[in-house]
Amino acid sequence: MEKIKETKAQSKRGLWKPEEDLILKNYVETHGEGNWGTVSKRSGLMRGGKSCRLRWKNYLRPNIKRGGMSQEEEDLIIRMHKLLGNRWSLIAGRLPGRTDNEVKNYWNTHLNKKNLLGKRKTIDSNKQHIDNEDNIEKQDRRKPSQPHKSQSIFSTSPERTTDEGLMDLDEKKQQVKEESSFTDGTWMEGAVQCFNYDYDYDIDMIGTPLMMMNPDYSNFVFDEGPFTSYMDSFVLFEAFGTDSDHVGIQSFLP
DNA sequence: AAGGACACCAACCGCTTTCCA
DNA sequence: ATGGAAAGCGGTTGGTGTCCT
Repeated sequence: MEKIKETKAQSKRGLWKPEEDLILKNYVETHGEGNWGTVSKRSGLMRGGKSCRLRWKNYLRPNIKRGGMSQEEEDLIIRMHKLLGNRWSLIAGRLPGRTDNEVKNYWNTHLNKKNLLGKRKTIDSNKQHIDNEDNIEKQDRRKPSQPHKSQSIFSTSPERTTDEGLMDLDEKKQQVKEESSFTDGTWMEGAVQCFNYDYDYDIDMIGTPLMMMNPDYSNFVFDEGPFTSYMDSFVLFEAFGTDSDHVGIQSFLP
């Protein structure tokens, strides 16, 4: 414990200076990545290993892309997030040159507010909804040249009725399809393309079960699904069962 | 011009997972 | 099988710049 305190106290914190970047870059290029704990000692940087690792990973690594996200990247993030939730490293893995930290920040600052704005109102979230709207308005005043490019993705969800349980399956499928459509009218296409996977999906195979796993949330996530850990190497997943109350997902590994 | 409010984003924190002796 | 170190990850914080009043 004392050792930890000592190390923390000795570690320099805050923004990295260009000369520190240079030292770290030279060190890693000479000695390779890894053993970050020893990097600070050997390189002379008074930084913690974690800090060095993060700095390298997020900024100094070759092929890191800096600057604003393109429209394509933004769309991909939205689609991937719809599919994976806050799995930033997985999402970033599909955006060459982008880091999980960057994707996360971009989501939280640019995309999440649009998402919240589009969420349907509930009794408790009413105030939040209004607050978000207010924030967007303020942002618009500040940056009138930046339109909300993807806002329509999240603003099309209809109010969900309380007698939803009585809806027949076809009706439910249609609603699911409408709620999860992207701006271009495709459904899950982006997610499928993300995995370089050309598959003739249909709503029965993928959409309905997924949405039913979390029927109250149009921006669905994979909650604790055992298959999610295979997403990155994912080749095929398939729903089995047609009973709306007992559907599941089965994953197939390569 | 000055100060407050806000957005952005780099960096940090703490927990979890993986690796290895 | 186990424990410690390293790495990975997502959430959060805090500094800085910009805009508004």
